[in-house]
Amino acid sequence: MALFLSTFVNRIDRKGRVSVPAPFRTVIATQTFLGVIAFPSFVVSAIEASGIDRIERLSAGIDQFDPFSDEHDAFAISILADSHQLSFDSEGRIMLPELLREHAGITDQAAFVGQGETFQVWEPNAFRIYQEDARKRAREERAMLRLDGGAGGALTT
Amino acid sequence: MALFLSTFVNRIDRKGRVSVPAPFRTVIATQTFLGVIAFPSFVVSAIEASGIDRIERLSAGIDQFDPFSDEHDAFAISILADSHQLSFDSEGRIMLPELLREHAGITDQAAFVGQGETFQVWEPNAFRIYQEDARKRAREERAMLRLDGGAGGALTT
DNA sequence: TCATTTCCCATTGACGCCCATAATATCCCA
DNA sequence: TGGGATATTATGGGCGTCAATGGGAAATGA
Repeated sequence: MALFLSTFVNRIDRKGRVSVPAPFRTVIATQTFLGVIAFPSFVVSAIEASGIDRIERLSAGIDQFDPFSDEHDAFAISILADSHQLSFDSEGRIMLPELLREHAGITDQAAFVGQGETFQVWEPNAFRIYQEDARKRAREERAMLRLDGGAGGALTT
Repeated sequence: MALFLSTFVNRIDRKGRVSVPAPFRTVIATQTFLGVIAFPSFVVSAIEASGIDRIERLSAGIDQFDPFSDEHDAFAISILADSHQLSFDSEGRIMLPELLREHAGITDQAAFVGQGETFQVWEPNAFRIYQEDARKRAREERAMLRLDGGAGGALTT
């Protein structure tokens, strides 16, 4: 399966539209819904995004909990209920809903950050700062990093 | 299968009608009954809802429960007995029966909350409060969530 | 008869679809 | 290999359609 890689910064026009980077669209092009599923990250000030396939698998994972259990409820409410289905227009753009832009502090530019099976959308400056910090942590902890598949640490250069 | 995703808040007019969000109607459009099946949640102050298909599966006993368990019996009886069949009018609206509105504390607005295979209908403020709590629980329990295929953690960062 | 529901039509504001343009990347062929 | 032709991408704007909402009239029924 193709991966979301690299980072692209695009502008948001006055109608609130923003182009999804063409390489990302290519990854999604094979899926059943031509657009992006997005929800606010519950850890950082960014938007989590992916194609519909990933969410369908996620939903199947949630459904493995008892339908009236605590876990089912917590995940369904905080992921599925917060997800937005953003379809591409004919030029490959999406509209970021107010709520998501607010959560990420996005105003007139958006950074699309590839994360392999998913990607994130950041306010560009916030992402630079976050990335600096991530690099620093990676340097400090590089002794712990292994490449034999066990660690799965992100190799953010 | 298409999923119920996202949250939409719609107004209830003085006749008691409320529009079911268009994306939700699209999910239901393929089913045999053009409308919504709704029953009071016995866990939270909200209305549980879905298309008829889900209820048919529930009633056939091929859902999440062991068909011969007490739970199945109890759930099936209380769900089926309390279910309302709410059909769309020509504009895609439904009428929420007094009993259901009362159970959820709904007066003039209703929040339609996607949960994947099903959705809930909440009084908007009650939902906001509940959602805060659900997010907290999701953060704490996110390690438990797995994708269907058994792949690693679903939630990046 | 009165109350409630169903059908139909009107309004408005948001969104999707279409076209245009500029900048960049890619291709083709002499 | 160079340079012009072509395709693709990101971006902007106009406009028609659809969704959400409201209200009136006909149908239903207690």
